[in-house]
Amino acid sequence: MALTIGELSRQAQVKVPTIRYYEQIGLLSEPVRTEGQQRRYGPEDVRRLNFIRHARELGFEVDAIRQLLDLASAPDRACGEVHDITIAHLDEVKSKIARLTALRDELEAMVGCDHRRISECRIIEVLADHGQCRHAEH
Amino acid sequence: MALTIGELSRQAQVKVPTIRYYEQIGLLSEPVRTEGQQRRYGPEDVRRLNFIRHARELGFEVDAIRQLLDLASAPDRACGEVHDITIAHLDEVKSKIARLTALRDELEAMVGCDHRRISECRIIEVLADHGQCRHAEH
DNA sequence: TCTTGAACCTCTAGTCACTGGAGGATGTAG
DNA sequence: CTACATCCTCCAGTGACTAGAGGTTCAAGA
Repeated sequence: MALTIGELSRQAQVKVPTIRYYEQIGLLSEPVRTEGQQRRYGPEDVRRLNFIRHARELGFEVDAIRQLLDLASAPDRACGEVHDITIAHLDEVKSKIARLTALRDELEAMVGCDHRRISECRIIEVLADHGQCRHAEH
Repeated sequence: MALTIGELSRQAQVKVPTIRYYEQIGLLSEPVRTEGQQRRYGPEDVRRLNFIRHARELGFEVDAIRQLLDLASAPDRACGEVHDITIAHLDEVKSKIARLTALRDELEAMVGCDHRRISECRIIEVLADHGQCRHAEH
């Protein structure tokens, strides 16, 4: 039941070059090869790649995923470390949301422009003059 | 009143290498040089760099900033194009907020884990099994 | 005038997570 | 055997910076 890289790609919904990249950076181990040097993967590779893809979709960085994979292969360890990695990531996501929300508010305040000439354009005025922003700090 | 690159950097709150980078990609024009080939900047350069920094802080991409700068230097043109660029950017920001908010919700649902062993860890379980996510699509 | 240290210069490559293309080999179906 | 899809490695690009090497300039102080 050995899979080609294309088959693994389709099963795990991860592109072929990305799979090669993950192997290069050590997230995936080097698979067995055919005589013609083609990669062949097994069910554990599918599972691991699914884990990686899922964690990437949740925005975890590659290094964090590396740690999570290590932890996942040590079932007797306390999961406090997993929790810490996830909480740190959650905090980062919340921080990004707050920043983007403030940014959205700024942009919305700017677009009240009613299509006059640029010499009278509020958007350009605001960009040219930081003092017109409602927030002192971006 | 010619400024060194360090002075410009401090006035506009943009790092020296970043100023050089902006010159390289054409956002800033090449300034006059001293006999010793050091850059010297004037008030218009300060204004332009402030505009750039402000737009970057608002998340506009470099190419969009290039367009905004072009438009800003044509005061008689209609500001519809400025509006379009800003609205497109605003939509992108809203989209990112929505994505991050969904992601935050997923992560929050995952961290109910109460520090047992990894073999029973909900975070690891969810990462290993996509079906446990509350959303079918990330 | 000389010395010293800060700031300047160009060049090159790295960051992060991929992505794309060139040039060639393999595998399978017809 | 042929044709085509898929495989391979290698190299470089993406976007917006960032860092460091090795050398030059400038200005203040002695």
